Amino acid sequence: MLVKQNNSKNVAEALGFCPDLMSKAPFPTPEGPAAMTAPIVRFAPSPTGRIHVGNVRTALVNWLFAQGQAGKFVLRIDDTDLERSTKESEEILKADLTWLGLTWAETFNQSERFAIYDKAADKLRAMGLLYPAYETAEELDVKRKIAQSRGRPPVYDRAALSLTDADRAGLEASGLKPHWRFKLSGARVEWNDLVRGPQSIDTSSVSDPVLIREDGSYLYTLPSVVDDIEASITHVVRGEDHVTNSGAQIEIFMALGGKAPEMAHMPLLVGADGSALSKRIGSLSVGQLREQGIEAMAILSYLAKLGTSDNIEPRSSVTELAAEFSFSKIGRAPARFDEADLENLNAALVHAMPFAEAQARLKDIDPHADNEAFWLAVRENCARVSDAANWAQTVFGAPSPDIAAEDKDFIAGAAAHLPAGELTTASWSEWTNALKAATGRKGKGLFMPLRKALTGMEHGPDMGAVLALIGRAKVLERLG
RNA sequence: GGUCCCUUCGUCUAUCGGUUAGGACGUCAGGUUUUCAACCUGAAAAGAGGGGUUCGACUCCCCUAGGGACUGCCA
Repeated sequence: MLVKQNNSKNVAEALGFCPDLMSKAPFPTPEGPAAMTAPIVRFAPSPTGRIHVGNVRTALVNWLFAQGQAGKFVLRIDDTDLERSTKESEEILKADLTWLGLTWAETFNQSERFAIYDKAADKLRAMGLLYPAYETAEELDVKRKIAQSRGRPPVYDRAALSLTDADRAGLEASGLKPHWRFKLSGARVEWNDLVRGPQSIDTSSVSDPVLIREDGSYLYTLPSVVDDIEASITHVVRGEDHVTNSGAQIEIFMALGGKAPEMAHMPLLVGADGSALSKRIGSLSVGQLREQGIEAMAILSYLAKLGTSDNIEPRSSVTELAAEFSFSKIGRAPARFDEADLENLNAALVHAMPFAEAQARLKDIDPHADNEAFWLAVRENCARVSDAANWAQTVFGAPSPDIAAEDKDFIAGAAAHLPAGELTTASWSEWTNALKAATGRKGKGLFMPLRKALTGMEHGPDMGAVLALIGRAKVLERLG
């Protein structure tokens, strides 16, 4: 059941009602109102740096929800801040999302839509909901500090609201340019949050949000609402750092569009030690994880399950994760992001990874490693795919044999008992049995000198497979 | 300071007043592999503290403590 979309780029229409989206589904669903219609969600990052795990979780949850409900995932680039946004960051961001497999149905940049925001601002002005204020940043700062020191909440005092036309003319004549604030109703804004339940924000305890800067540029608040309306966004899913914003934004939605989308605010991630993840984890970018050899599905599996009632287990596809996703499984407490857990998940994924999935990277590691028998033999000794490089070196390269003095004669004589012909996975036991009969050696004393002579190491993958992979010629070489 | 949210094994969580408080990851032990890893089996491991309400509280209420978010001309 697809919903008709409002594809219009016409502002007047876009800012009006979207009756198709307002209607309820004919039947209630297990998900409740959230699933009343195919959802349209958006992920709206600012291209100011590399995407980190917190962002990825927001993107992922949006993606999973849309996917699971046969909905649509829109990628909106929030680049209204021309100073900080870069095209390069945008490209990297898209590459990261693509690598993760979080594909989008549509994408657009806010920086191309200023004319549309202008119209929305005009509409708000006409409604008397957007007013000019002339305080400088410094003055506002002082006001806030005074309020705080008196134990009062640092809420904007709305002094600008009582300015007369003459006052404003005077202010502007003196060279001041206004910034523009949205006039909050002062009432309580309520919504039923998909993860937090019933919410109520008292807009009288919040400052009227600045929508337009002194230099005429937009803060994210208004463009976000305008675009959500025009893209027919049905669900806004983001971190709980936005709950207070949502109170104000819902009023803007009502002023411009008549109705706000469903809201879902997820608890934020914290570090492994329980502290805010700001700096340390914030610096944990997808790029870094990827370079460390962490699989996209490890990141996705971990972030999709962390903080939910599902067990944290690897999944092999986003589709699987989407099928298991539900807002009702998400807890309300901040969850700890532990890199060690992510690495464990990654190892589990690698241990069971089919050859086809690893093949491309194996090729880059070593041309010989592009070999299914090799991968199957070594994958369980790898925590990351790149670990296969060490084993490729061991098997196909020239490791220095490790032969203890007391084993010299044994190793020198071992070659003579090597089964004839091409070595197979069965050769190892044939060989060792023959050696046992010939030398009387057994147990560790029999196997370990051979392993060390052939691989230079005391541990590693099963020798049956390794022996066959090394091949007759090299085996003889390594035995001296 | 104010507003909002949160608190069960080390970690993620189940429990919607009556359970030996369950599972998963991790940890430890055993098995298996005559290596390591992997795998299998088993074990240890929790209701932040204090008050209520109740026949009975992890569950409901209050206080305290601790943690998180917001309180920007950031997003």
